[in-house]
Amino acid sequence: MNSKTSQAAGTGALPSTARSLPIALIRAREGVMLPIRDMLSDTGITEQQWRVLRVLSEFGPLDTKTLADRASLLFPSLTRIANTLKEKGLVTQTRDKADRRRQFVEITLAGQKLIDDHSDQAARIVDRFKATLGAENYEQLLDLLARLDPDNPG
Amino acid sequence: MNSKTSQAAGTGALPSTARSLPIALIRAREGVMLPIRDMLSDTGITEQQWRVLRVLSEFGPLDTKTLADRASLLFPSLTRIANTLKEKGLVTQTRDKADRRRQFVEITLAGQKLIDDHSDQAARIVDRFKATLGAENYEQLLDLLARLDPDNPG
DNA sequence: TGGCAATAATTAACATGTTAAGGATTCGTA
DNA sequence: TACGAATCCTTAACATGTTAATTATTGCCA
Repeated sequence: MNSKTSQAAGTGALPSTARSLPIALIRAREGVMLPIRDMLSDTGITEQQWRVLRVLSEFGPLDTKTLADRASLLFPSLTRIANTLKEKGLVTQTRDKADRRRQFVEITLAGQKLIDDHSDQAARIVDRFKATLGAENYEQLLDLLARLDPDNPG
Repeated sequence: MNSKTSQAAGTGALPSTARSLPIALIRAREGVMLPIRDMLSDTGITEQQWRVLRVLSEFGPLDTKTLADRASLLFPSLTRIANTLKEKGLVTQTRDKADRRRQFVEITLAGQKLIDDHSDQAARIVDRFKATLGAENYEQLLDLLARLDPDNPG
C-alpha cells in the first residue's frame, strides 16, 4: 500500500484503480461484447470478424487500409482475419489492377447472409443498452468516447 | 451495401458502424492507452502488467481471484502475467497455508519503485484527458461506463 | 471415511493486439 | 531512366484475450 490512494479529482495524483479510465473502458467493453459474443457463438466467427463483415456490408468493397480504419483493426490483425474469412467463404479478395500493391476486400453472399440472419438480434442488443442508459445518455456517451479518439476530426 | 445503413436512434435497426458502441469503446481505449504505452515503453512492461502493479500497490497483497477482478483480467492472462512479473522481480507469489489451492501475490520494492517513478507522469496523462473533456464530462463518462459493466453493483 | 461435487489455479489451443522487420510495387526526381 | 523514398501489405515474434480441458485441493455428506 502506498500513499497515493483514492484522491479527489484533478489533484495531479493517480486516481484509485476503481476510478481509472482505462479500466472503466475495458470493463464497459467487456459488458457490451458479452451478449454480442453470445450471439456469435453459434456462427463460429469472432467479434472482430463480425466487425469486418459489418463494415463491408455497410460500405461495399474496400481497400485494406480503409477497411482497417473503419473496423478499427491494425494491419497485421486484418491480414489474418481476411485470410480466415476467405477460408470460410465470407469474403473475397482481389488485387487492384491499377496499383498492384493494393487489395480490395468484398463480402460474399454467404457473408451478407450471416449479417442478415443476425442483424435483428444485434439491433435488439443495441436497443437494450440504449434503454439501460437512456437514449440521451447513450448518445452523449458516444460523443464523449469519440472525443477520446485522436483520429477523430473533433 | 445493404439496406440497413445509418438509421435514427432507437428504430430497432443496426446503427452505422460509425456510431457503433463497441467500436467507439475500442477507439477510445486506443486513444487513452497511447500515451500510457508511450510512458511504459522504456520500462519493458506492458499496460496489463502496469495495471497489476497499480492494483497491488493500492490494495496490498491479494489473492489471485481478487487481483484478477480488480485488474480486470481473466485467470489465464493473470497466470502468465504473474509469471512474467515474478521473473522480472516485480512481484512475489506465495501459497496460502490455510488453503493450499490459493495463491497470494505481493508487489516487491522494485515493483513499487517502478510505480513511484512513473506515477507523476501517469497522473499528468490522466489530467490531460480530464482537461480534454472537462472535469464534469470526465466524471459522467466514468459513471456511464460503470453502468455498462454487468459486474457493477449499479 | 470414501467418494463426489465445488473451488483455485494452470495448461492448452487458437485468435487478436502490438511492434518491428521484410517484400513488392509505385512515385518522385535528379 | 535509374534509384532512393514512400506506400501497401505481409510476416515474425511475443503478449494478451478467450474458451475449454485439466490438475490439485478442499468441502460435503451419505
